Amino acid sequence: MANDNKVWNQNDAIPSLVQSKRQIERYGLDVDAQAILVATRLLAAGTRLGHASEVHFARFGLSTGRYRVLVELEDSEGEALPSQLAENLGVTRATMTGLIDTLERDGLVSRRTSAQDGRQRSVILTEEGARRLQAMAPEHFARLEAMVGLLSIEERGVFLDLLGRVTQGISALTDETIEPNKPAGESKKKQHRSKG
Amino acid sequence: MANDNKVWNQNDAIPSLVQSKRQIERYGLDVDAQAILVATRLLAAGTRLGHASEVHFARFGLSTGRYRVLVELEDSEGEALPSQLAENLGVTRATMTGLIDTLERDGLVSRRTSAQDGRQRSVILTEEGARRLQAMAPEHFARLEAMVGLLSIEERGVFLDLLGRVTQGISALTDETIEPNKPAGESKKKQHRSKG
DNA sequence: ACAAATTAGTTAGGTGCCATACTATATTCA
DNA sequence: TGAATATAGTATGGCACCTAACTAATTTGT
Repeated sequence: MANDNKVWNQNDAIPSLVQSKRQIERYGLDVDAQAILVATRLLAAGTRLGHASEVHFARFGLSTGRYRVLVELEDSEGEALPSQLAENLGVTRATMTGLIDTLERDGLVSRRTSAQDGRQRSVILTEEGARRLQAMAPEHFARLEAMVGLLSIEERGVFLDLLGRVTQGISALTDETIEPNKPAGESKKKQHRSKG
Repeated sequence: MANDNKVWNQNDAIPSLVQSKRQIERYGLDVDAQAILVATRLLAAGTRLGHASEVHFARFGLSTGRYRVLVELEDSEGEALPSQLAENLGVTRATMTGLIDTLERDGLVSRRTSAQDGRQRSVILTEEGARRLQAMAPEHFARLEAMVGLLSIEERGVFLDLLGRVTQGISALTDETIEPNKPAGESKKKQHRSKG
């Protein structure tokens, strides 16, 4: 039995400043190595976050997406349209169909054809779905709290601010063209809190 | 032609403090809403980061993983073993096989059977693979730099520090049991969460 | 009224990554 | 020496999410 199951050895895959500098020098580019380091670490963290999230929700028989559907339903008095859910969760309607399929198979939601509009099939949170949410809540939130437990209260506030701006910056990766994203001028950071 | 393809509307799917509080109150839990907000925003950011990264590398005919393989090869003088690559990138050997398959199909790497050990098939960065890396470097690094462009130099340092600790905290999601991660320095945090 | 356009949801097919189980080649040691 | 074991790499099948194309129902325009 070669038990070589690797359970995410978090020591590897953390990019170093040396690596960033080496890459930049190799091609003689004019970019800031520190900025590249931050960006690269961020991407690595994103990968790990996504993976960890799936592992976490799998404990409760869910995936990240399916959990979010259940929560969204709970916040909508137990009923919502697939298109609403897709919109609120930021996934496509096709993806939402798949999420609902699995949730329905597991008995956590059910579908009902609308009387008003024959195209609509609203999604309903079942008793068991609500129970599942309730059952997982203590552990779920305790783990979330533990995740940021290495930050003090004040640091959490700072991190929220910085993360917010970095999150805005993600679009620099997906935009058609590169727009230089200046650091809020010479003054201080502010505004940009679009919604809450 | 209902062109309702959504190209990641970054306004949605950002969790609010109100949502966090509501969820916590619903189940009468004893957790800090601010901490939950940070954790939730972080997970959302992770999802977006992963997605954006794939979009970004797709521009160059690569994926996140395949790009990392090429870079790792470049850092290893153009040759490495699949198991080494898997180890360094933090993916399974099975995943590495798939990554190499695609890279080989695209002519960016080639495989060569080892003379020493018949089980080994080392991976070699081809000329075209090196050219691809060189060609994409300017835009790639410019976009990475732009991603963190909303942060000042000092803020980047702070963010690196906080991100490092939060990244450590990710294991709180994947660990078997919950261990209450306290900020360095504080010896007691009066945390009465005896989940079993 | 009725064809054209829009909308809701689904199906089909693709990518990225993973875990499990397998093949083939060393290595160990009784 | 030869059976048991470990190791390198791969095949298989799964999940999450995507885009594009499709079906069915509703609205719109003349």
